[in-house]
Amino acid sequence: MEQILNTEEMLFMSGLSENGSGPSCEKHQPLQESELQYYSPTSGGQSPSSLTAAATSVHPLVPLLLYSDRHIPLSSPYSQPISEPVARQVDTPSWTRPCYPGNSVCSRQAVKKPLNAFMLYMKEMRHQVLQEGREKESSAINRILGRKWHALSRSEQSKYYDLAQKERLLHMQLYPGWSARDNYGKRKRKQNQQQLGGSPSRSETVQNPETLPSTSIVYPVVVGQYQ
DNA sequence: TGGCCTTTGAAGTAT
DNA sequence: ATACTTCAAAGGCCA
Repeated sequence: MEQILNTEEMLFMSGLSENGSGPSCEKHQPLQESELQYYSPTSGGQSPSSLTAAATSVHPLVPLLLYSDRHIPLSSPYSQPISEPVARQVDTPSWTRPCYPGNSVCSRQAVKKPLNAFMLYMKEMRHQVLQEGREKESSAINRILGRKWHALSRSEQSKYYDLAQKERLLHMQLYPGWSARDNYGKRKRKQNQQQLGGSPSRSETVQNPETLPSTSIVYPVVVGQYQ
């Protein structure tokens, strides 16, 4: 199965219209618990009969990224009724421009990496592990989720691979030109420092974006490559 | 308060 | 082409 997402579809997913008027106003409120359940990947994309994607005019994948707190702070136009100036800001093609009302600086580092398939799986299943288990520490929970991930069937995993693929496409649409390299150097690798005797790690030698040639990122556009 | 731990996958970088 | 490194999330823990 191959599915190419065109610009129109991605704009629909993001809630952005072709004329850049931004997401429809009624979709700016934070999702309720029931709505989050509706968007659950493990539900197989099936929606309650009273709440369909068509009825809400929102693509089931939109909350994964657009309504994610990673991308949409409370102060963002996505979480508030949209206004004309805000709509114009949303319309700006570059994520390097001011994004949110009251946020004078919309730095590149505010944009985080899109979640991969396993991260999406963890985000959804974490609370379940918390409820059923004795573990509280994230590291222990993540070990459990890693085992659960491997126990999933190929078709079950493919749902998350597809979601991750669409997250990347939507991310690319929202932040054209963004690179994961922009967030490099935010953490330090103690292990590397120990191994290299205190010398900077390989990545640390290239942390300054100003000294690097700009590279264009190429996002895969074929959905279902893992199936 | 900030970094570590722990997982997988994507992407960037080095060789 | 291959191997290595970093970062995404999460929250308890520790220096």
